[in-house]
Amino acid sequence: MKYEVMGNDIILYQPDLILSETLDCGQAFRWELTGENTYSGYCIDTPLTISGSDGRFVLKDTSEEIFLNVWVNYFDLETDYSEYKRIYSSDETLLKACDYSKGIRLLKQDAWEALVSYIFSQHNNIPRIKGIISRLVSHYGCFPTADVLAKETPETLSFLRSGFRAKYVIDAAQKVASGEVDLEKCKILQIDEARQELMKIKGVGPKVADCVMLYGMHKLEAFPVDVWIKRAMENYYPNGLPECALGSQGVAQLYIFNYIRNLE
DNA sequence: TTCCAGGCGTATC
DNA sequence: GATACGCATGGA
Repeated sequence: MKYEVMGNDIILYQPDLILSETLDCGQAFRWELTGENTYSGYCIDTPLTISGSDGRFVLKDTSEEIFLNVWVNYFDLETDYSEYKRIYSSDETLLKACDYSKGIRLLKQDAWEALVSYIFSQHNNIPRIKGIISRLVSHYGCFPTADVLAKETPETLSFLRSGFRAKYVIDAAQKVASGEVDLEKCKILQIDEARQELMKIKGVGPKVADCVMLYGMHKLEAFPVDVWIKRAMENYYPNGLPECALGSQGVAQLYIFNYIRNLE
């Protein structure tokens, strides 16, 4: 990882990153395009404006400490994504998908934030998911903790206009706040056990559970199957994923998802 | 207007 | 265990 401090900014050199592909591909819902090659957003409550292209990026008004403690992890900067692309190149479809989106990285989001976000994602579209989360954060002035949301009711959350999903988020908050569902434990558990634990929450099924494990816990074996991936599997991989994707299905899923979603 | 959206709970068989 | 169906809301 190569970077330098320049005043209040961090200059990051990262060949395997394209901001639009990584921040606007449906894995995170808190980033907005605020200028040319510029995105502003949050990791929980830490704000950032990042801009750049062609391997050189500026992280505005941050510190080296925050960069090292938050953003290196969030952007998974210690991982060499060219290695994933090299491994996947033995499969024809994955090769095309990686070639189509050379700058995708798997973000390491907060588990609780991912849980809330993906509960809101069900039977919903990305602009609306972003709107709901934006109203959530601006209402509380921060991303609300499980303790805070556990005290709400569907009526008090009506300002979110999140429809039937409000009661699911409240159930998630109550179970996390009480310890009935332990997100920290899920991070350590084997994937099948963690999935069972997460699915104790109303409104969390296999798809949302796998999204939480992939995007919020960086479990690379997680493989969220939505309508797009289901279609891709039927078309390209009727006999299952190729050998080269085993062990990092979640990363492969990102490339495939972005590829097929933009084909039509 | 009608259709659909990164699913899931519930009822029914 | 498999298979329909409803669900709140808003954008296209």
